[in-house]
Amino acid sequence: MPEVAELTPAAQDRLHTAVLDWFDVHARDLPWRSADCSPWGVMVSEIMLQQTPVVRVLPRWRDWMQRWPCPADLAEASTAEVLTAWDRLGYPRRALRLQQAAAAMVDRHGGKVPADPAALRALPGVGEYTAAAVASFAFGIPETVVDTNVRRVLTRAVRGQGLPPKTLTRAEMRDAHALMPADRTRANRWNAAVMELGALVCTARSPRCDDCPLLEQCAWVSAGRPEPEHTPRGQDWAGTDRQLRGAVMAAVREAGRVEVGAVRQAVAGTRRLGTHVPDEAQWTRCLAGLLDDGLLLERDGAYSFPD
DNA sequence: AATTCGGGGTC
DNA sequence: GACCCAGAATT
Repeated sequence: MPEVAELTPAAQDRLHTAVLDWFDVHARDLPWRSADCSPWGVMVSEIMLQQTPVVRVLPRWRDWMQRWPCPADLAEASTAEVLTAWDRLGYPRRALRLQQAAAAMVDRHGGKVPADPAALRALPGVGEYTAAAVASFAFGIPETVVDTNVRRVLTRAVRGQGLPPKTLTRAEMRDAHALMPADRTRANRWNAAVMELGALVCTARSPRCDDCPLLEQCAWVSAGRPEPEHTPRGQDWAGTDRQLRGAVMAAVREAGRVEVGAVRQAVAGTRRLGTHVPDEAQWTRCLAGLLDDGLLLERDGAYSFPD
């Protein structure tokens, strides 16, 4: 099983040059990559982009940055405003955590996004990936950035397999770290470039190998593009708690306030459940969960977004 | 290591 | 319809 340790320095440099040169030409012109984008703008983008495609983030990010240009602005907003602005990006707990992170930055970091990866990692909603990404993209600190795109590119190009393991392994992190260019500026650009390659060319389902700068170096291609050993199980959706929770949130977002006794009708009106009819246990479970998560408030016999 | 947590475009 | 997406937190 090929590993990075087996790549000669010359082979690694060839890898770097191919991807970086490709990035020079094909990088998308995204607003959070602009030279005048603030660290806060980068951080907001990284949170919004968690499990969410770029095209859906773009409009929400623009509105968000215009409304709350720095962490202190978001920290002062009401939860209702924040959840409304989050709109349909999904996983709305991210919005709550982003606001909590903003408050923490006001408290502990003078209202600014910290550059220290450990300080970033300590913020709500910021995991290993996001901490590394903000440090690298916003502050030029060459942390090893490993997201789903990087994992896929390295799994194919270096290890010669079709898809990465289900969960991020130490071996993957070790390989990604070993592959970081020594030069600081180059390393930061490498982080963005590999992600971009995974997003635009080395995609999960139909990779466009003909357009890939690594075609002649790719271990997966030279192995005949073998099928992945494990086909990842897709997430169920119809009938899940996630679907019902989302439908409840949509009903409250659209109406502002929903009588407790009218929740079922209001949610049905959003037409987000398809043919699914939740049973009483699921209604109870989901509503209690939303209240417990702080995504919903029950007051005067009605549900609304928290103040 | 496995689950939970949205939502919609795309194949 | 299944699949995938710049993951994090919890168990």
